[in-house]
Amino acid sequence: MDLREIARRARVSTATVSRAINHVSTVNPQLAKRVWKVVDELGYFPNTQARALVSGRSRILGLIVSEITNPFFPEIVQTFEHLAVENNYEILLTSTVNDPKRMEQSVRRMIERRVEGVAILTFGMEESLLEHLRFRKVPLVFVDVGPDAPGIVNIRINYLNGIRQAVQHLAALRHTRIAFVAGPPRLKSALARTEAFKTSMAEIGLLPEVIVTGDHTMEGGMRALVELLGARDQHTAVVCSNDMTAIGVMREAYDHGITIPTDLSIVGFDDIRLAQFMTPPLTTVQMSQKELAQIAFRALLDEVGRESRSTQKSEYELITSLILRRSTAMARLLNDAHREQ
Amino acid sequence: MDLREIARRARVSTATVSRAINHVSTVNPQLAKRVWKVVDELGYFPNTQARALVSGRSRILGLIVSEITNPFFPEIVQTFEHLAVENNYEILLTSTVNDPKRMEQSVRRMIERRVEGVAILTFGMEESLLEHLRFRKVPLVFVDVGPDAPGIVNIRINYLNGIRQAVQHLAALRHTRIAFVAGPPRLKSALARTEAFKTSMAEIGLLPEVIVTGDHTMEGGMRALVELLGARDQHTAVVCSNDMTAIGVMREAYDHGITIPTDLSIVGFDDIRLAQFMTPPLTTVQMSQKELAQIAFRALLDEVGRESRSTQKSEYELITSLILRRSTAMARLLNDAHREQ
DNA sequence: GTTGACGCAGTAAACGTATACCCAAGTCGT
DNA sequence: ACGACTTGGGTATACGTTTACTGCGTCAAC
Repeated sequence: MDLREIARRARVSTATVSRAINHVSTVNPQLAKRVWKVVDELGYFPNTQARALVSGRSRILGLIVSEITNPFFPEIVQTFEHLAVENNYEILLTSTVNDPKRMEQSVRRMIERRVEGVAILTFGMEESLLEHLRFRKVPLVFVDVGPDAPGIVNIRINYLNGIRQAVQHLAALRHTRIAFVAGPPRLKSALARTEAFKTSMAEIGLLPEVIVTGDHTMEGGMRALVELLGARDQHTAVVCSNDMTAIGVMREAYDHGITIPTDLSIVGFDDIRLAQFMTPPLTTVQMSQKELAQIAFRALLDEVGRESRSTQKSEYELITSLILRRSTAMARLLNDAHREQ
Repeated sequence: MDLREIARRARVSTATVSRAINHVSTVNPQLAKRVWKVVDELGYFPNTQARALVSGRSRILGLIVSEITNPFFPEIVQTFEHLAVENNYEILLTSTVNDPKRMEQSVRRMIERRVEGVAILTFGMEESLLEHLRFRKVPLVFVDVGPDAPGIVNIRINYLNGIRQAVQHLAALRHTRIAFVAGPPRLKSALARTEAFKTSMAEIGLLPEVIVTGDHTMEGGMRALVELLGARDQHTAVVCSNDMTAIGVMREAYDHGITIPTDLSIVGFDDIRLAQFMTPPLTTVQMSQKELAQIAFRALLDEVGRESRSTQKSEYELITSLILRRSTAMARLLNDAHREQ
């Protein structure tokens, strides 16, 4: 059941059918109606691949994330998909799970399907892989961590704002020994958070010496708290590089009979939806996934639409800010007393 | 950069290039090597839409879920994608968010892209929509809730096994007043869970009178506990139709100063990954998402490969079973005493 | 009444690939 | 040595669209 079939039944040429379907104005309304009638009767849907072939536009956008199972991403994927559909695009979703082989596959799949652009929300893609994409002039949108090259738009994230608020919030609660559970160092975005923490601490004259490295997973958060508990200096608060880590910390705290927030204050980062449903609800730095997805999509769409010669570079930034919930409380004086003796 | 370009540079015909690329055996190794050399040099990747057009096979599988942001699904999506890629398929992911308009869009997108088959993990699709797919003889795999029609394979889920274990576990802990937070009644899968609960209770002579209706969300879980607390009969345990609900219940319990599991035992359903990271870790009925995805994918692939005339129907079943963690404890005698006076 | 302009539908050529068919050259049996 | 296979590469068509071009008819202006 193809265009020709419709044409035959409506007693017009395929060109007319095509024009009618695509609402090209030059077609006689009378004829158009006849065409649409047949189309509806037969339940005809145009073949996208044929369209893509002749038009040179696949109407597919690539979306590369590191792991769909990371609760940070589904919200992004969902928003991205909604927007894509609204704009008559399909999305090709790919997850790298930090596996070089899968990263390569990702890129190949994108190219084979001739995506018109790709948004990259994973980190540690090799330059050589991206070269394939750039060589084909596929518009690329990175969030936060892309190389600084022409034809690549980067969405910058202002980590400092939110983390500074978090640190100052804890300081106001009389916390002085504030630990930080960092993310994996190979992630630029994780490093940036760590830096923001150090900066924020320094600003108010606190020493950020208690920094332990996690891996942005819940298990990592659990391990991190164990490590923290083993440290000499007792801390009264810990801020985590992401919410998953914070959840792990809370979970491990539970095992040790440490009550949140009375014994230990915790601040997360990302504000994944789950954060507000933890017990206690997690105070965290919000980095709106929805907003992020919207910005990324808009940037990508702009880039796809942009004529290749105009090389004016667009700037996008996402602000983070603290969301107060109930995983933080006044530092226990008892702890301070303990240290002072 | 297309096949012809390669052919020109390798001084062979396009047919030979095509054959070389597709590893058709009849091509001279010598020539094949020459072709591959050029292919690698130019970084050529075949155009999938052209392939699809001529071969009549899109190499795309549809996957319809209700909401990607529901933590139940990402694991499934991930597994499904892995398997798809391994088998040289792409997946077209669609979420209906229970919106009739989006459901219709879903189906249209699937058809327009000419998917070779679709797995449906959402509920409440209208018959008329599916008719489009069935009309085109697109293989359909439903999990748990599909219509019983030829050409449709259904993956059945054995809810009773896991729920019975849960109820018996609670009974062994001396719970007699066990509440159930049901899912939305329009979901067949939710109804099936409720039925399984009733059956299990009846089997051991308990009355399942305390049934309150949630909606499979965390907010729904919170509301459910409020409702439960308002009920005359004090319950000592609650089993939830899914983990999200259970998380909501735990969250609300926290607000009321109710300690889990000492004051109240909770059992979830699904065993989403998060369950083990709750505080306390959630005892729940496992319905392996990974296994489910594997079964669904295998079923779909079989169906796609099957010659249309062979109509032998395959049966698939997924067993559920209880995972003991720490959200359940011995019923407080105090409660029993209270009721007895 | 002729001409030019314009509105609209039809014809046909692409898009990039796979493959049925054909044909040349080599191999083997007799 | 000659025909019958076999081997393997080339030619050309088809897949389902879009769209440039063509051409027919109508209408207004002179």
